[in-house]
Parts: sequence; structure tokens; C-alpha cells
Amino acid sequence: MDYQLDTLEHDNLGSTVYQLLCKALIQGRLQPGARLKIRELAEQLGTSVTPVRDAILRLVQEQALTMQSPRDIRVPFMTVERYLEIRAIRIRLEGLAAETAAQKADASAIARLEDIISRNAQAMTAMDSALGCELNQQFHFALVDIAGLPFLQGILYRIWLQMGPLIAAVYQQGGSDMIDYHYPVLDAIRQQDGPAAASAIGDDILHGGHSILLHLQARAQQ
Amino acid sequence: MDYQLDTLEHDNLGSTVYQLLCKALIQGRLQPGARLKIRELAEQLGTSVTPVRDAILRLVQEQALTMQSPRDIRVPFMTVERYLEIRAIRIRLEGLAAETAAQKADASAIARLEDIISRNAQAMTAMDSALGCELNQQFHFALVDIAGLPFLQGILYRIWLQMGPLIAAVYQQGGSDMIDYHYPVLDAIRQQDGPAAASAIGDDILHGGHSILLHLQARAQQ
DNA sequence: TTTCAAATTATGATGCATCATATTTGCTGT
DNA sequence: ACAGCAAATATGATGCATCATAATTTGAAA
Repeated sequence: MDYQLDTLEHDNLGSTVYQLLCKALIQGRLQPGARLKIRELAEQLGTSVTPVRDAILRLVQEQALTMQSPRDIRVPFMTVERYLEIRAIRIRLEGLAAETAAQKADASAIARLEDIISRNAQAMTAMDSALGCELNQQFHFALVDIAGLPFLQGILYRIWLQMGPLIAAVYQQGGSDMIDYHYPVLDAIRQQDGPAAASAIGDDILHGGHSILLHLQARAQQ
Repeated sequence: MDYQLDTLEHDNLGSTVYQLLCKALIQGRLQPGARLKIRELAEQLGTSVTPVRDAILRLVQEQALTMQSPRDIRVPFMTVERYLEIRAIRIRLEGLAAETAAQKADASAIARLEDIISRNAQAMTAMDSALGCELNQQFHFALVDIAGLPFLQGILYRIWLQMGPLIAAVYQQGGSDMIDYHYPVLDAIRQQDGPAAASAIGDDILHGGHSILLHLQARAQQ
């Protein structure tokens, strides 16, 4: 689950706390609007404030957290504009990943994607939305991994970090026809058709993410 | 020059030091391979180690610096593979920026681009490669700014941060026909032709950056 | 009872002491 | 003179004390 941003994630406490918080964000355990207190976290984790401060500063930098005021650190709300911008970026970048993956995928890579998709289908029938959410994410990151683009992986990880609380919230509401659009991606990769794979992942982001956009627009009107 | 990653760059010392180091990286004052020592920097800047440590951790996170070993923080060398990956990403992302800018550009935006280009031409005739380097960068970031995509700006800023030491080194060697490819971009934007603008900026990245690739390949053979 | 201000508390920022370890230096024995 | 080991030094990691300020509470006066 940790896509190790830094190839050498040196095991200092700050990085450990950082990864903990990342996981919490992606799994939706930190709701948008939630406030984080350094001392409180430090006590919970049994460390001093320094590593927690390091981790939070890192997350603030990459805008996975916001510092509304110097003493007020929160999980940010996603806006419609921001989501649309991120969506456009994702289509370009994940398109690049899918295209490259289609060119490089061997049998084991395809098997890996098939496995993720089938487990995702299972999770859907079992109504396990948390697992479905995680497997959806695994699919997208498997593409970048297969493509062999570590730098791109880092960028996409940061993007997903910001969408984490939102996506988890939407998934918990149940709406998740997201898996349907993964099959065309897999087909294109099987045929080593890069442009088709890019186009298919673009469809996934556009259509699969439609319920996310509806969710945002509904909240914006409140 | 500071494209303010965080909309509210809260003026704590750590952020100040961070921006100082960013500027040093982009201007090429920190050569690839140079080692950074926290205490040394703290003394130079007249602060304690804490803000410097904050800043360096941030830069390590976004891979603008590397921690080879836990005590060895250096400006990383660019590899050919990494450069090619970054180039592919830039073509996608700056293409998006140019396309959007073409749709949104008004008269003042076009004037702004014209100004940058003409000053860049001046700098080239005056053989002022440092200024040319900075104006080249300003042109690329003006596109994202005109496009009104703040999130994309953050991503691109981080990418440029990593290329900073390399680009500055190449510019100092004199090779900079980079400006020629800016004119077609401007023309496409004048005509509000998004796809043409995207294509033109792609040409700029590919051809204008050719000397960078040569520089890297030459060094790789040493 | 309400309002405003002073005091208290909470919280992040910063500086710094200390620790562990890697590197360098120097001493000793062959 | 050189190899090897030990001491000294350098350096980042971590914990924590203190500071400034924002938020909250309390108390007194109207």
C-alpha cells in the first residue's frame, strides 16, 4: 500500500508518521474538515512532537493538509474547480501511464491486472466498498508500476493523496460503478494498443468519477 | 519568481529557508553532487537548525535533494532515464497548460507573453545566459498562470525544481536555441488554437531541450 | 443578565541539548 | 612505514523547553 515516494524511505520517525497519516487520508479515516493537533497526535502515537511536526509539514506542503491559520491544520475540502483541474491532469498523466504500460506489459503484468479486477468484482458483489476503493486505487497504481515510471508514480501518489478523503467518502455512500471501465483498459493492454489504453483510462476517470462530481456539486449547493 | 506553492505561504522560518534553497537550486547555484550540511546552512543564515531541517526535509521529500545515507544530503544528478520520463510528463502537462491558456488568453495575457519573449531575445543577443534561463522559465510558467490552473502550477514547479541545477548548467555552457520554439506557441495562442498551442509547446520541450539530452548523454559516457 | 476585557489555556514555532552513528584522525604495535 | 584499532569529531535524529499568539474562559461592571 505504501507506494514509497522516496526510493529510500529512510526509517526516521517523521517518515513513519507521514506514512501513517497518508494511509489514514487515503482510507478516509480523516474526514474533510477534520482538525489535526500536533501534540494530540504525538501523544496518540507515543512520540514527541518533532516527528509529527515533520510529517504534518510535509503533508501541508503537498496540500494534502491545509494550514488555514498558523495554528489550524485541517483536512481540506475539495472544490468542484479543483476536482475538474485534477481530473484533467489525471487524464493526461494516467493516460501516459496506461499507454506506456500497454507497450511494456508482459504476461505476468496482465495477470496482475486481471487479479486486481477480479478481486474488485468480488468485493463489489460482497458490498465491501472499502476494499473496492482500495482495489480501484491498486489498479490505477499497477498501471504506473507496469509502465516503469517511478517519477510519475510520485506525482500521481500525491494527487491521490488529495483525493483520498473525497473518494473514500463517495465510496462509503455506495456509488461505485467504477469497476466497469477497467475492463476496456485491460483489453487494450492485452492487445498492446497504447492509444486505446490511454483513451480507456480517460473514460474511466471521466465516467467512473461521475458520481464524485455529483457528490461535490450537491455539497456545493448546500 | 516564487510561484508560491501554497496559496498561503505562512511566513515561518522553515518556508523562508525553503524558498531560499529553491531559488538557489533553480538558479544553479547548487551544483549537482553538492553536499548540504544543516548546521552549516543554519550558521550561514543565522538561524537554528530547526528551520533548515524543515526546509531540507521538504526538498528531500520532493526529490529536489537526495539523502544518500542518513547523514549525506546532496543535490542529485539527473539521469538520462529520469530526464526522458520527466520530458514525457512535461509534454502532457505543459500541453494541457498551453491548450487551456489558448482558450483563456486575453489581450493582456498575450502582451505579457510577448514581453517575456522579447526580453528573452534581448538577453540572448546580450549573451546573458542566466537571464535567458530565467526568462525561458518565466515563459513556461506564464502559460500555466494564464491557463488559471494553480494545482498544475504546483506540480510543474516541483518538476522544474528538479531540473533546475541541470538546466542552469546547460545554459551556462551557452547552448540555448531554446527561444525559437516559443514563437509558434505564441502564434497558436493568438489564434486561440488550443491543440496547436499544445503541439507547439511539445515541440519546444522536445527540440529546445535537445541540448540538455546531449549534455546528459555525454556525461553518462564519462 | 449581558457585555467586554483581562487572565488563562492551547497550540504551533523555534531554539537547543542530547543521542546515535558515521567519518576522520591519531596512536600503537609489528 | 604501514596496518589496525581507538579516540575524537561531525552530523542528522529526536526530544523537549520556551516563546508568541490565538482561542477560550472567567469575572466584574453596567
